[in-house]
Amino acid sequence: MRTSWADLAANSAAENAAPDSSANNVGAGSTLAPTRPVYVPPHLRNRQPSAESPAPAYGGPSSGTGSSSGAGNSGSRWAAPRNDYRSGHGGSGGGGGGGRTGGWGNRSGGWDRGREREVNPFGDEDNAEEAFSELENTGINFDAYEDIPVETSGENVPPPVNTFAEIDLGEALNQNIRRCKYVKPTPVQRHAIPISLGGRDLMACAQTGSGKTAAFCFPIISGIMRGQPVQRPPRGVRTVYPLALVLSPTRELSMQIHEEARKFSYQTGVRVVVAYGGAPINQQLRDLERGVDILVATPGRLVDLLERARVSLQMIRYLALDEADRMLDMGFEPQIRKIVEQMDMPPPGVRQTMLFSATFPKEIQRLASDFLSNYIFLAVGRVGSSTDLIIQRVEYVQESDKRSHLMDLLHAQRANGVQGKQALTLVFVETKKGADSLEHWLCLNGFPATTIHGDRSQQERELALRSFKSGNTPILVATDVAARGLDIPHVAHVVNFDLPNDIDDYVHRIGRTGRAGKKGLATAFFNDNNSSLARALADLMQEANQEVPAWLSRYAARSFGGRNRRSGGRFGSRDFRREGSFSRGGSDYYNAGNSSGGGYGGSGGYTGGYGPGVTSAWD
DNA sequence: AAAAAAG
Repeated sequence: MRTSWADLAANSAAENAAPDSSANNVGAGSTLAPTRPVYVPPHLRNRQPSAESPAPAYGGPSSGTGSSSGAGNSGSRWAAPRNDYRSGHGGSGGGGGGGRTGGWGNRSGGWDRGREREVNPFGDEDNAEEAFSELENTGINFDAYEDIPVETSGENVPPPVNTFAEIDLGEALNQNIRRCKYVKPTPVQRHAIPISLGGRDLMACAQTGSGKTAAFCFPIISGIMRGQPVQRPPRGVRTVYPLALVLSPTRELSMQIHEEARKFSYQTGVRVVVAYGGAPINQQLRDLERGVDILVATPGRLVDLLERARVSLQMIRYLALDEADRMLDMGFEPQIRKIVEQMDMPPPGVRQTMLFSATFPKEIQRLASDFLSNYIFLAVGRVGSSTDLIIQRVEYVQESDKRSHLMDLLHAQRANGVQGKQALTLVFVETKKGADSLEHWLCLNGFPATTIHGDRSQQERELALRSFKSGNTPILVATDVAARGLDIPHVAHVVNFDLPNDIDDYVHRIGRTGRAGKKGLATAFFNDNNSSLARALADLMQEANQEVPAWLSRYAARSFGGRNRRSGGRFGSRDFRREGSFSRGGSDYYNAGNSSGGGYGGSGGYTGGYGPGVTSAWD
């Protein structure tokens, strides 16, 4: 065992010494010098390496299940032809930077040393987390998944699957699915996974909490495992060539995705590395050097790594954008375009691209279509009903009364709380300064609070989140940095102390509660400053079968709508490609009569109702 | 206008 790995290391060093120009000589299938490193496909990396037949032995007989859990004994099924992400490879427009596609076929630099130290991601949970996860995995209402409305559009949409078993993900991945206690796929998984496995690009609208992380991770991991080994051009000694890139808009969300992806890829040999700002780059560089198949990153740090030439996107086969609408809004778009279009990433059609978000305004869809090729649009309603799970309230509160009003809520909540403990309450404010000052004031008044926002150090941010999750500090005051994607179990109450200007942000914020099948409460403080949101808010609540205060309806009637008209619909915005050709204006193609465009509500919707919001335990 | 993301 050791000898082979020692060889790999030695060969790797040899490769590093090779002149750059050698890249031109390693066409697909050409024989390489015997001293070059042997590529070990990810799914074989946990086995005892055998001296012969390094690469193509997919799912070979269970010769080496030497390490604990049988990675890859699914036998001949793995010999099936993979879904080739670039069928026209030789002449297909060249990968990214141009001209360097020569070596895509075979073998690679081996960076497989050190893999034996893989930490069991299922073993190192927080204790608090563990206690909860028991509860977590019981009360799932699977029946609620049966009639989730789903809409797909695009050419030749692969049919959905009903079980994980009928998807050929491979034994190692299946085992991780069991470890995660996933029993059956969520709706977004049922649809998205076959689409991705079929090699298709995807734009998916699905609520966080609907299992979308797994929906894009499973096909990526599986695809990397079954994929042909690739040649990593020896461009620079320390440059790494990930095969998949997952981008997310906040550091904490990247961390969360990384943690999940690590679980899914445990003992598959597929390596996941995370890179984000605010943390020392050195550890991240070391992680990268140990090898990376899937890179999870925030845009800023990734650009840094690209500019230092520590990462190349040349070999990217899979690109996933989480919270894609956020990634493409005004603040982020240039950075994303730089990464996706101006570095060395293969173009659409060569790589496979997946975009996920709970909200997808059609202007953003238009931007996003630049990144996609012949994609499938998927809209999945939420599980169950927000009527059941998230109760939304709006209260008219003057600016000057907000603090005392919040205090009243917190007092009442504490009185009702179990064992006198304060239920987890997430308070959203507009500004970072406002967050600090509200936190300070809450603490002064006997409510243990902490805060998370972009002016805090990364260490402080992570501490705040942990402290909140553990219940140590049951009140978290946050800016929109915490609005999206974060899975914080057991948030009982989301308070919109300051309402956002954009209804989509409201949707994301309240989605932090009512998760994992638990009930949630969302309270908003509304006053004249928020009048531009009145219409959208009233519509949204109406569609979710929430009680809309009469005063809010009056505001809504008076308001001029503005940018918040929600023309595109809410959850699972409609595919903008169809909108153009069929129905313009407000009336919608999928659902005549739901003219306010909402997918949010209970009655309209694609196949009889965009199941109003709910969540699964699987995110 | 604010927030996020590089240092």
